[in-house]
Formats: sequence, structure tokens, C-alpha cells
Amino acid sequence: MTPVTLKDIARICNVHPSTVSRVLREQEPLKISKNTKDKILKTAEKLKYQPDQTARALRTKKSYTIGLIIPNISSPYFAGIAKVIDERCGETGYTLIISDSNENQEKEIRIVNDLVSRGVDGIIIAPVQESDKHIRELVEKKYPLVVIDRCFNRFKTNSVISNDEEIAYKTVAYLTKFGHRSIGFISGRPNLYPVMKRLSGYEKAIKDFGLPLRKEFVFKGTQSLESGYRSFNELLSLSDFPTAVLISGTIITLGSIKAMIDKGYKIPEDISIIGFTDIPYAQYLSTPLTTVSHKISDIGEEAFRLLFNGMVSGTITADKIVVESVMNKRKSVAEMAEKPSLTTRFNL
Amino acid sequence: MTPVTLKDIARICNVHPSTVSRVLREQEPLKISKNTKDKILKTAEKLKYQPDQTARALRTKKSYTIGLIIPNISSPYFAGIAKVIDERCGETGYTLIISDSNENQEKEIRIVNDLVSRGVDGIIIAPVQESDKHIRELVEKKYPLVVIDRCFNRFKTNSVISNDEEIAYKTVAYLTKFGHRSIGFISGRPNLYPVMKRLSGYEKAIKDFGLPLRKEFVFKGTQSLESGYRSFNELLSLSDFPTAVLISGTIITLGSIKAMIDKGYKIPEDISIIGFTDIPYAQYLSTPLTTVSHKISDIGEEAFRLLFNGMVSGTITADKIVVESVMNKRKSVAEMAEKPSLTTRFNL
DNA sequence: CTGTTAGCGCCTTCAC
DNA sequence: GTGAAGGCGCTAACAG
Repeated sequence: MTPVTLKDIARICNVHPSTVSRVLREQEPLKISKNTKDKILKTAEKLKYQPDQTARALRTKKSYTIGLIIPNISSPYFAGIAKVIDERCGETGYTLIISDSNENQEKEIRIVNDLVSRGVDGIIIAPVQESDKHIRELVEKKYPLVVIDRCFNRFKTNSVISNDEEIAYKTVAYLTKFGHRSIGFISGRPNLYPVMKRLSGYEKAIKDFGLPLRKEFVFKGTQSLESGYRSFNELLSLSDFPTAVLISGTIITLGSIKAMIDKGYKIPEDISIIGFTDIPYAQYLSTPLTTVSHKISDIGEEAFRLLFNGMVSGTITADKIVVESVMNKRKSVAEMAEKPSLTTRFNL
Repeated sequence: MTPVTLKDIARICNVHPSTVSRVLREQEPLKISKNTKDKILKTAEKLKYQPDQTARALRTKKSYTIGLIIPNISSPYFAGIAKVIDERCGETGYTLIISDSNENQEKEIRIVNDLVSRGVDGIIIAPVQESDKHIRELVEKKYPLVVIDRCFNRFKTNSVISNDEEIAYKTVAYLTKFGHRSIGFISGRPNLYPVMKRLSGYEKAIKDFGLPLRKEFVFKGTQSLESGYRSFNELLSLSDFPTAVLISGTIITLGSIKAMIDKGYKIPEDISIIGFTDIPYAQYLSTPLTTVSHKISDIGEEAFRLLFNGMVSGTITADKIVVESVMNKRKSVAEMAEKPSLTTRFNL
């Protein structure tokens, strides 16, 4: 019942373990007599020999393992990215270790250390992003690394991001076409790179289109439904709340929708909204949601490709890949009413 | 730049590596002079020593690693389970390796072998379930194992399931209270354990309530939106389609809804539906969906607990845990009209 | 073509 | 209290 080892096979075949090792690894050029080779292959099969990856990794300093660290495995966005990377790993003979940092910096650091001491060959990480010390340490150690959803300026490393600034700008432009001039912005954790970029795209557009920039129309919070709910309620309590709102984050968007429903407001009659990021359900919501969707599979694909190339070539690169997001125009944006929301407001 | 080892610390402290090992593992009772202990601790800290888990695992035959195999990481159901298990792992010092079998039996087998040869201390698996050979092999090898969402009768092992049969029965009972007597059943892969159970609960209820059991009202397919779409379209093409439908699977439910929308049918005016399983978005859909929701965190919790107990005690158990599901009564079920759907049907 | 030797980094038993 | 020796299972360099 104890696992079969090279030694076992060697003993049975009357050869040295190293010979067995050579045969089983199909090491080229294989200078082994067909006779012993067949003998070894056959008994290995019969005994269902499985090489001990731990021992192999210890010896070769290569584990054929890569680590993926994401802040929330329950998020469709990160789950989707994980899925693609997992597929590529399967195809290339790597095992993926997915860890959830749970939006928690300390846990993230623990995970990074753990993965390193487990000898993963490379790491893909979507950092929680409060500090970047541990990331920089990896870079300095020349550890194969790809960062998703973030870009550092204090040091250089591979990263894959979306064009959030640009697309946020475009959503504002889109809203102005419907006559909106009073536009809000709701987000979760404000120090998240994509959120910062969306905000700056938003602000830039507000300026360019000559709209009033109102600080009280910009809300920050955490990555939770409750936060979205709270922010949107605050927004609605403003006497002259905006006629359109950009909402950053799926779960925040859901919380915002809940706030509107609870207060009896209608989308898009009372307020138009655009959500970052798309989900399969968005089109089936009571008002099919206009969203910005990220090319999840491209992001995963590119992240894996960067990491893989680095691992096989043994060189450390610092490429920055930008994946283009797209806008899904559905029903949550409408022409602004002459006297926006007034009826509804006074009916409450 | 090369990692710090016990040897390095030993050399610096003028002690033997084994002494360093003893100190750093805080092995009790620690018969080490405070002097050398402090010296070792200090230099270990200074050099940021991280034990090589690979070497340690090879030596101790314990990797402090557990494997989780699920058929789809993008499914909120499995992602939720993974999240809970990951949390428990973090708390207990284990590292979780999540692998996605992608509903593919062969990939699942490859993953199992890979995890075993990587030396994981235990496995939690939601099997794809075409064959159970590889699962039985694990059981025979006395590998710590917990099966989620499935129950075997050919051999005994730990499993955590939901009370699908019972709850399916109850949903039919619930529908009859609204006057429905013609009830359909749509599912994905029919050989999935929960699907089988739901179907049998459905059939039992149909009999018990004296409803007509119509084979053409039962649809099978795959775990995909398209499959749900196709099945529901077929159902709608029946001249006397049912007034209520049970739908097994989130993504299948979404496909079904799409089919109804495309054909212009209204929920629940034309057809009442109940979806297995709940998702956060269900209540925000155009018709808030009546669903059966599984206690995802309980399932994960129980699975981890079973595995953990087995691993620390070194005993192999074969417990069967049933987690109770609940019904979320929302808006997708309504009183059956006198002449159900007729107007709508002829308006098309 | 195949065997021998020598570790990878760590832990554990047995000495002293 | 601490050191020495041995080995987990495997691979790599060197013999022959």
C-alpha cells in the first residue's frame, strides 16, 4: 500500500534505480537497450508507478507548479480568469495553486511566502494593494511574476491590465449623448488600480465635456454589496442627485440597484446607470444593465503567456499588456428627462 | 539570492543544522540553551529563513496541502464552497490546491493522480461522475477523502450532500398550492447525483399528489446556458406545455429564462418557474426568481471538518452529512390562470 | 549502455 | 544540550 518507488522497480528488473529513472523520463537520446527498457516500462505500468513530485522537485528545483493569488474566488471576474489560467496550466503540464487572499493584505503576504517556500515556479497575482513591499521583494528575487489588474510605478514587472481609464471616459461621453450633465461615480476600495483609472477617466471626461465636477457625487467604500447599498442611498439623499451614475464593481452595482428598488426609484426613468463589470446575469435583470465588460479570457491568457515565457526562457521581463474592454449597451441608460426625477422625488 | 537553508544558519551560529532545525520548529520539550536558541532565532530572522516545504514534505511525508477538485470554478456554487474551504485551510495551516476538472472525466483522473503524486494530505472532490473507478482507488488506498455533491453505493466514503430529493418534493407541493397540476422538469447532465435526486423527488411528488406524469415534460441536457435554452424551447413548442417548471442548475435556469424572453412569454403569468440553485442576482432579475438555495458555506464547512478530522486522527471514516436546503419564495411562481397561457399562446 | 556516487534540504534516531 | 549519521525519492555527473 506504500507507494511504488524507482527502487522497487529497479529491484524487480535487476537494474539500478538511475536506469529506471532514465527510462521513465524518456530522456533523449535514450541509450538504453530495448530489452531492459521494455522490462522497466512493463513493470512500471503493472505497479502503477507514479513519480514522487515532491522528491523530484527537491532534486530539480522545479515543481511544475504555479501560484495564483486573487482577492476573491467568488467573484465571477476572478473566477473566470482563474479558469482560463487553470486550463493553460493543464495543457502545459503545470499544476495551479489558487489561493484567495480575501481582500486581506496580511493573508496575501502569508500566501506569497507559503507559495515561495512550496517552490512554485511562478506567481500570478491580483494584489490587494495596500502595500507593495512583498511584491517588490519577489521582483528583486527575480521570481517569475505577473501582476493582474494593477501596475506599479515604483518598480518594473509584468502586468496585465484593462484600459479602464479610456473606457470610463467613453461611458461618460456616451451618457452626455443622452443629455446627462450631472453624473455620479460610485466605487468600492478607492486605492484599487482599476478604480483609480476609472475615476481619472471619469474626471477627465467631466472636464473635457464641460460638466460640473461635484465632489459629493463621488463615493468610495469597500468591495461589498452593503457598501454599494450605503453609497447609493447617500447619493439618493442628495437634494439634487445626478441623473446618471457610473458604478465600479459588480457587487457594488448590485447593492446600488437594491438601494434604488428599496427607495422606489426606477432605472433608467429616474437614474441611468452603467456598471463596471459585466456578468452573465446583467442582461436578465429587471432593467437589462448597460455595462463595461472586461475580456476575462484574454486577461488570463496573456497573464499565463507572460509567465510561461518567462519561466521557460529563464528571463525576467517587465511587459505591460493592456486588454481592451468593451461596452454593452443595454437598457439602463436613457434620455434624460426635462425635469429629471422630479415627479418621482416628490411622490416619495 | 539563493534561498537560506538550515545549514547557512548553522554555519553562522557555529552549531549543527539539526540544532537549528530543533529550535526553529519549537519542538517540545526544547532542551536547548537559551543562549544558542536566541542566537539561532535572531539570525534566522535576520536572514528571513523560510523552511523549504518541499524538502520537509519529502522527509516527513506530510505536505500540509489539501486538494480540491470541482467541475467548474466559475460556478458560484462551487466557488462559494471553495472559498469556505480555503478559509479553513488558512486557519489550520494548510495550503489548498484548487483544480477545475471542467466537467471532464479524463481531466479529473489526471488531476487526482497529479495531486496524489504531489503528496497532498487529503482530497475533497465534487466528481464529474461518469465513472467512479479512480475514486474507489483512493478509498482503497485509504486516502483521506471527502466527496461533495455525490454519494456512492458501491463503496463507502465521506460525503456531504444536500437534501435535494426532499426539497424537490416540497417545491412540487408548493406549486400545487397555486393550482398547478401540469409541472415540467428541466435539467443538465442527468447522471449527476443531485439531479437524479431532484428528479426522483419530483416524480414521487407527482405520484403522491395524483398529477399526470408526462415523460415529455422532463428534459435532460448538459451544464450550459445553451442546453437550458434548447430544452425550454422544446418545452414551449409542446401544444400543451406545463404551467410550471422546475429547473435544475443556475446556468440552465438562465438559458430557460432567455428562451422565454425570446418567445415573448412572461414569468409567472405564462409559466411559473422554480430554480435550483440560488444566486445573489436571482432577486434582481426582471421577475425575482423563486429558488432553492443550498447552504454553500455549511457544505464547505462540513467537508473540511470531515477531512480534517480524518487527517489528524489518521482514521478513515465514511460519514454521510446531509445539509438542508431552503426555498426562497419570490415572484416567479403565481396562481395558475383558469385557462393557462391561452391568450398569450394565441397572441404569438 | 548501465552502475556508482553524491547530494537537493530537512528531520529523526542515536550517541555523547 | 548538542553533534553525527542516515535517508525520504529522485536526478545528474561521472565512470566504465
